[in-house]
Amino acid sequence: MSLSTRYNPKETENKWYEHWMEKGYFHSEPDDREPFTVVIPPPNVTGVLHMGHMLNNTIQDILIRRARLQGKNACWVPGTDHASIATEAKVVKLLREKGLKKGDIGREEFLKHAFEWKDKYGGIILDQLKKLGASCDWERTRFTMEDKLSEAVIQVFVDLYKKGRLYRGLRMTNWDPEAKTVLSNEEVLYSEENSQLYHVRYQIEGSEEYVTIATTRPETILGDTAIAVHPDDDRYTHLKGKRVLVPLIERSIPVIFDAYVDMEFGTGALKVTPAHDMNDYDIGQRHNLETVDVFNADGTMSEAAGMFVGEDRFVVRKKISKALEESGNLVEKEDYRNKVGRSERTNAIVEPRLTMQWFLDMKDFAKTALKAVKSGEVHFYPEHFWNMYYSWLNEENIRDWCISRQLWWGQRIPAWYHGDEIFVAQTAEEALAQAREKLQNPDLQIGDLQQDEDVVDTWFSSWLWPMSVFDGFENQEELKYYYPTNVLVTGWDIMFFWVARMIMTGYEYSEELLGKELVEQKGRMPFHDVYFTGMVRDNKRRKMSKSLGNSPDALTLIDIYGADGVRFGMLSSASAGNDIIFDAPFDPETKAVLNESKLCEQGRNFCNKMWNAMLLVKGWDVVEEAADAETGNIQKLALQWIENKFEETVRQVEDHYETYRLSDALMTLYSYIWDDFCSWYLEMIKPAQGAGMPKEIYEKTVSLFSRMMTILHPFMPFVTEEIWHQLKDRTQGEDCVISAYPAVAEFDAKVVKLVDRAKDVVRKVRELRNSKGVKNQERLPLFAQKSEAIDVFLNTSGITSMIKKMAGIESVEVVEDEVENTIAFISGTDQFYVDLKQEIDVEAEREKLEGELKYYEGFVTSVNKKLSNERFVQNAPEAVVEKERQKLSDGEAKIRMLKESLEKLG
RNA sequence: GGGUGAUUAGCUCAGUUGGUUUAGAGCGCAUGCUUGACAGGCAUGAGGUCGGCGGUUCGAAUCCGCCAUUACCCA
Repeated sequence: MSLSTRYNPKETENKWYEHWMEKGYFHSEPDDREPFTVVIPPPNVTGVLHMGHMLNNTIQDILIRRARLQGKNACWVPGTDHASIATEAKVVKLLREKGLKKGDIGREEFLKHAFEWKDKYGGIILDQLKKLGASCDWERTRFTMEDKLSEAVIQVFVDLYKKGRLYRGLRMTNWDPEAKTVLSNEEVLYSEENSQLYHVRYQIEGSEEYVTIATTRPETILGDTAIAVHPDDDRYTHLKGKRVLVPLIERSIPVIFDAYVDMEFGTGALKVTPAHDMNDYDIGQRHNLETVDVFNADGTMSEAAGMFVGEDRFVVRKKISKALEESGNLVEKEDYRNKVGRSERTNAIVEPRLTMQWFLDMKDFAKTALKAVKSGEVHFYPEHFWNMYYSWLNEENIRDWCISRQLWWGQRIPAWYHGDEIFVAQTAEEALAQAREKLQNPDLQIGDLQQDEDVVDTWFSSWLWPMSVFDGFENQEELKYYYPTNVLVTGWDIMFFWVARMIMTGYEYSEELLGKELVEQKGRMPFHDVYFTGMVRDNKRRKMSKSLGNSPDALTLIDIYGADGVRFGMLSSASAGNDIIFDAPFDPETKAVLNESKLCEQGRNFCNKMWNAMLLVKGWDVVEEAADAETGNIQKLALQWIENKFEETVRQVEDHYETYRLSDALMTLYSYIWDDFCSWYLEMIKPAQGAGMPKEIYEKTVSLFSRMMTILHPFMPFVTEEIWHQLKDRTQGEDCVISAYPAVAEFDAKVVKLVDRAKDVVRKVRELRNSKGVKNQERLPLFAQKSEAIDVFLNTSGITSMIKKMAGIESVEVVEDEVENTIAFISGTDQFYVDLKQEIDVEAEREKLEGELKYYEGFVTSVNKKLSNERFVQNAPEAVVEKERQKLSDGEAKIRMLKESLEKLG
């Protein structure tokens, strides 16, 4: 069967993924082996695969596949989260298209629709991950809204309430008028936007005098309950005890004095609307101001506004501006830029609103979470993310977490109300029992209690993820084995939403669930390491997102370059924590992003390179002995070299993994395979036309090739599996995905150096050939200046033959003196002359030699400067000084050789 | 306004506690190759006073300070 010279990912990827699945390689059950556990950052059910997912999941897959190859019990738990707001918004929209309204169909019916929607679309992203090659244990796929995980959420809610860490309170919250729910601080995104600053005058009661204030939100004037000025502001001291009239509605409100006011801003007078501004609310609290809420939940004006009732806040802004103008109270209107907060999910402008919500007291949790990282029990990669983490969790900045959401899609808050009494319990029955006892009323019925209408924030379920995916709150059988997980791979943008909070629950519950003895032995942390990935950005450094349309389509990229190619492309530019500028080009005319990538192309080409190397090896006829001794010697030398170099590479790759330098690990393998193995090793051992390959060399080459595939497998799983099988017949179940990962071993650095030295001679000859236009086919005589070292070097078995073969040399001769009409070159500290079989351009040669001489003279001068410095010789480590001495003598030797050559040129 | 990172070749990035011959890779570029695996290839090469200024040190791309540019986080 003849194979194509092009590697075809489409033919292999599905085949191998199915094979792996059939064999159940990705499934994990607790056993005697050391576990290696990773839980996926659950993507949104509403999501489709994007570049961020690709990066993040490729990294997880690399870590998990390597662990599997190392013989650990690798378990990667996949799943999705229910994404309250985003999903509810989608479902509401879908229903609207069907002519249905959420409010009309009721909670239960709505949830039925939502689950239907989730069943239909919620798994798309997981299927896409399979295309990428993700080796998740799909039998373990979890969903944050499934029954068991929801039970855990309720259990934790009840527990925290009992512990006194949850409370309900009336607070200023971020309100999303579109989703009609409260948002946590983290769900509000602030950005500078163009707006206008309205200067409005308020008449002082009982006088013709006015006070002018500046506001960006004139519609809130209707909710003003005071005007505030700074106590030290001389301009306003005369207003003490005075009142002013709110324009249009003529409400009389007091002038108050509060140091919060910025005297420099505007006129130094501030309108106070406690119901609609966080700071105003605080001022209101201090001065016992009335709170007038002029908005409805959907952002329209409420009855309390007294004007424009039922009209949208932004329509009203325009109308009120006009009304103010007409009444002569609009002093000025200027263009202005200010920070506007928008809902992360709906993009609606967030309205500060006073609402009754559930909060989690974060003080102790934050301390625990800080300690976990500070103590090193949880390790961040890269470490500098500690700063960001600290700034959020430290005592001054930490805020209580608002966990209730005015939605239906989520776990309903297990709190039942009877008048002012609150009963928190796992079930309605338990709540009823509590109520009967507390109220001393045995006749009380469930119907007499009112369950909280709200659900908890989605993150209130995901913070349990590392425990709940193993059903840890129900029984601890699996948790005992898999907890703590090894590493969490996630973007730094959800460090607060998720990472910190998982650490909190990890420390809060691991001991309760697993017992003191076990956690003291294994640790309380949910994961040992956190690998923060960067954001994937476009070439203008904008975060890639669907809304910007600047992200190439992930699946299309896989289609074009193959999953391995894309994995290579993603990773080769991804050092830990740094953002990735993904090089997808834009169409200059349409400005649309193109599904192209040079980096992925490089990955695809790499697959092709390996594929062709495999074809070459497979194509050799295997014979007992090499055709001639010279060839045999080169092959033995080459094999020794490449095997030792392999061990060196394994060592380097291992070091890179230790510190999560995955792209370095990949590049190390890339250059080993492409440069060392393909460009040098295969060329060195390649038999002459028609000659066969000795059995020993052949088998060792295939064995090495196989090991290369294993060590590369975590990065590029499909092509490595395919080549692994193409290389030789394998027994049933002998697959690359579960082969033995090369262990770090000793290697002979001398052999590696020896061949590297010969390679340098070859390269120098090639360079001369190239610059003088000598054809490759032309076989040239080479001479080496006699020295003890050169004799040893050239007499080493295989070296001379290798130089001859690789550089197109017909003979190598050791000489005492320079040979006429040759060009000299230096390799290391050895002098060579090559006969290019052409007249030498003496002038050009002299120029070149003089250039080199100048370089080495400069070099020697700088080394000399160091060595003649007493303090250097005294203070620097002996090894460093010794190295400098070596540099000096090498440099001097080169200068000598160059000078001799110049003299001979005449 | 407070903080964190980045600034190294035309582009995208490495450079692992300061010392591996006065800086590496990939892409791009240039020159030459219809080389019995591969043009998605081979060989060779040209590109950098490591953002600027000052400091610490025997020695700085690497540590410190200031400045500039840029991205992000928090208000």
